Amino acid sequence: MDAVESPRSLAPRALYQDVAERLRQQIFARDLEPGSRIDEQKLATEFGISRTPLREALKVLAAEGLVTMKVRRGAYVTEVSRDDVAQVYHLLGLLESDAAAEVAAKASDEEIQSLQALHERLEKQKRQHEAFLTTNEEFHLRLLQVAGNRWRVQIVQDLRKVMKLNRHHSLFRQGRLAESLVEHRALMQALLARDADRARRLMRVHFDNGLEAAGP
Amino acid sequence: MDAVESPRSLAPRALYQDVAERLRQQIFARDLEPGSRIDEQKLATEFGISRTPLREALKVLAAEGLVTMKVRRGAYVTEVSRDDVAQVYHLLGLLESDAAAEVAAKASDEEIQSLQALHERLEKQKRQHEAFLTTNEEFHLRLLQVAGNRWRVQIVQDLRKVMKLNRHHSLFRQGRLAESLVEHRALMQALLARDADRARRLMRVHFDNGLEAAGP
DNA sequence: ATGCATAATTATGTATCCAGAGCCAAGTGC
DNA sequence: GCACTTGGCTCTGGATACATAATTATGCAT
Repeated sequence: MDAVESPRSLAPRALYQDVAERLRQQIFARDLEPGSRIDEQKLATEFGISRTPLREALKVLAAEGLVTMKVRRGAYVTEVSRDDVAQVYHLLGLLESDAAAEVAAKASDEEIQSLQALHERLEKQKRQHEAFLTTNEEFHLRLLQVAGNRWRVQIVQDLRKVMKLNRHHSLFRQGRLAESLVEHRALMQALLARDADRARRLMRVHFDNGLEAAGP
Repeated sequence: MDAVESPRSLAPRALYQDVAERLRQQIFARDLEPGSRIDEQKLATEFGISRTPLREALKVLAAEGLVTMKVRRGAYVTEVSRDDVAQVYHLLGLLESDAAAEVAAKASDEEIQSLQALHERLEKQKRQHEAFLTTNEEFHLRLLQVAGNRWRVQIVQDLRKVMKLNRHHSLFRQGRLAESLVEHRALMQALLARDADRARRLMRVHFDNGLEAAGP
């Protein structure tokens, strides 16, 4: 029987959520280019679903900032300007540096250790670009979770999605990866030393440098 | 039976957006209580619309954090704990204090003046609770807009919506309104003096005090 | 030839319809 | 008498059909 159809009966998530995730991937992969119009009918057919769940997914993505809805003119993949990148980077730096300070001040030794473990994995992956990016993201996410403010976690994840819209990923620049690793190392030292202010400053610097690397 | 129907043809916004706004109001007014289930059929009938736009509106509210969707079990008005309030307040303080610093450093004289104008209106409304709240919100919003980071504006507005879910609105506490006004006054001084660091600190204090007033 | 107006086409926005999952109650069996 | 199972009802989730608005193209007039 149809091997393609996933059994909705066992699906832990609603269809519109799957569709939203699928759209995110397509957007990040530049399969759907920023600024381009999203043809509901066409996509629905392509996905083999009706327009209803697709539209609901688009509303979710719109709330995340990945797509922009224009009244009676449909959905468009959000275009992020150089300026937007700077603004989002600024917020990420602000939120994550605050989180770093919180972690240094309040996290348990075990939690710091789990971060240390991730950092060590990062050190070993300095030659594997793709793996490095993944672990790097995991590290930042873990730090946020340890900091323990679910609203902040949500916000940062949404902002990171927006960042992915931009092709100028800071870690793509030659040499930035190594620099980033050095900064992470210093940050880990501050966390282990429970120095909240230093951790905050280092994380801020980390992001400022990241922005500079992404910029002109 | 069409006397009630508003002409969608002239509507600048889609129906689901109107519905979302209406739901927000009902939620903020505690017409829909936190934790309670949202009966789609019932509400759709009550609003005189079909379930489709209502469901799209619910997806938007879910993304904003006002409602929580449970698979195959419907939508529930989000319950915010005392802890959530503290976390959200922390973020608001972080984001707005940064915005205040930015304004002090970079805003034009005209923009600072427009803030000053709002502040003066606030001074005159110290006896009118409702009006004070409105202008207060307007002031904070204007400050964010002047700071000029559309992502931050969006985030803060969403967080403020979540705050409204909680009945313990800080400005409700006796005397807090007057305190708040004093803090605003000091903040305006810092902005006029272009003292970014002082503006940042004062805004932070403003929010810390607000949280304390809302707290136990 | 160019500009404006009108009509047609296309896609969005909305409503109704159908299927399936979860919950509650009642009945039967142990 | 209590517990477990089964059947029915209600509500969510998805599909389809219909109305409406916007855009584009064509024709006519200046």
